[in-house]
Amino acid sequence: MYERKIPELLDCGLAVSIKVIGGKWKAWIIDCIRRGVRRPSAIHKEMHEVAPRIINMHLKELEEYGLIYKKVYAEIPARVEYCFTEVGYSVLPVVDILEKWGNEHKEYIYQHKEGYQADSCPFERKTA
Amino acid sequence: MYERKIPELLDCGLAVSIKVIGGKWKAWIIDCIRRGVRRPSAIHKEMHEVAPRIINMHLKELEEYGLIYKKVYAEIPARVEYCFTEVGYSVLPVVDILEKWGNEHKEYIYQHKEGYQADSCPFERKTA
DNA sequence: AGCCATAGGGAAAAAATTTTCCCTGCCTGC
DNA sequence: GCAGGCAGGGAAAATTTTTTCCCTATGGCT
Repeated sequence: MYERKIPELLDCGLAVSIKVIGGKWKAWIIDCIRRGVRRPSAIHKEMHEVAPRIINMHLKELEEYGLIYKKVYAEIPARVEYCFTEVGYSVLPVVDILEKWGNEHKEYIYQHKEGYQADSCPFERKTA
Repeated sequence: MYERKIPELLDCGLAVSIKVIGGKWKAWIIDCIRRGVRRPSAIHKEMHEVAPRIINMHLKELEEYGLIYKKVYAEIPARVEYCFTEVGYSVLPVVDILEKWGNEHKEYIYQHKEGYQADSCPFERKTA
């Protein structure tokens, strides 16, 4: 296990939210589960560009935070499903809003970054 | 300059949003500017636990994305202020929502992570 | 000449995250 | 036997992000 060297400040709401859904793939995993893709192997197939190991790690993290919980069916072969807790459901609108804002502004951000030079500015410039 | 080895997928709204406000301190910087703390040195003082270098880098990134822009006053000593663009203003409600969600659930997440064991679960357990 | 403030960046170290590789175990089917 | 699917993790490498250290330049003050 990896041990942090610098303590996190989790008393701030912003930090908590970023921590929970800020991982590279966590929001996608949340989206998978929401769409009914609940089994690890199924999620792995959906996100074929991501290594299963990482998805497992993110799933575990989300489980630790209490956003999802694990149902282990006593079937053969082993069958596992991840479902949202109450708090897990409460994060869905937040994910939606992020998704929405990103989609509405991605072209702007793209183009701005393309055309960006240290001395160009969309508004006033070097006020005299 | 650092060059990425793995290209980013910025066609997804979620990725864009996380990229823009997901940095370790970017949301705080945005909050500073919103509260009227617009000069680099002033932001540095507000965020005294963060190295100025990082704040400068984040500011530059936010400027590249077109969320903020730089006003350079021809004064002595040099005077710089960062202000929101239209798109910058549009991200404020998103930040608010993250902050709000985090504050509402941080205790839960805290406690859950504390008491977490691989085989405890707040709901059903190991469905037969 | 010092030292203060302003704004800013290069280089490298440190830390954190992500990724790859390979292993455990169970069972099914061939 | 061997191969496949299932769920999962340890160790180390690779990548990315964050941090520290030190530098640029301007001008004011003593």
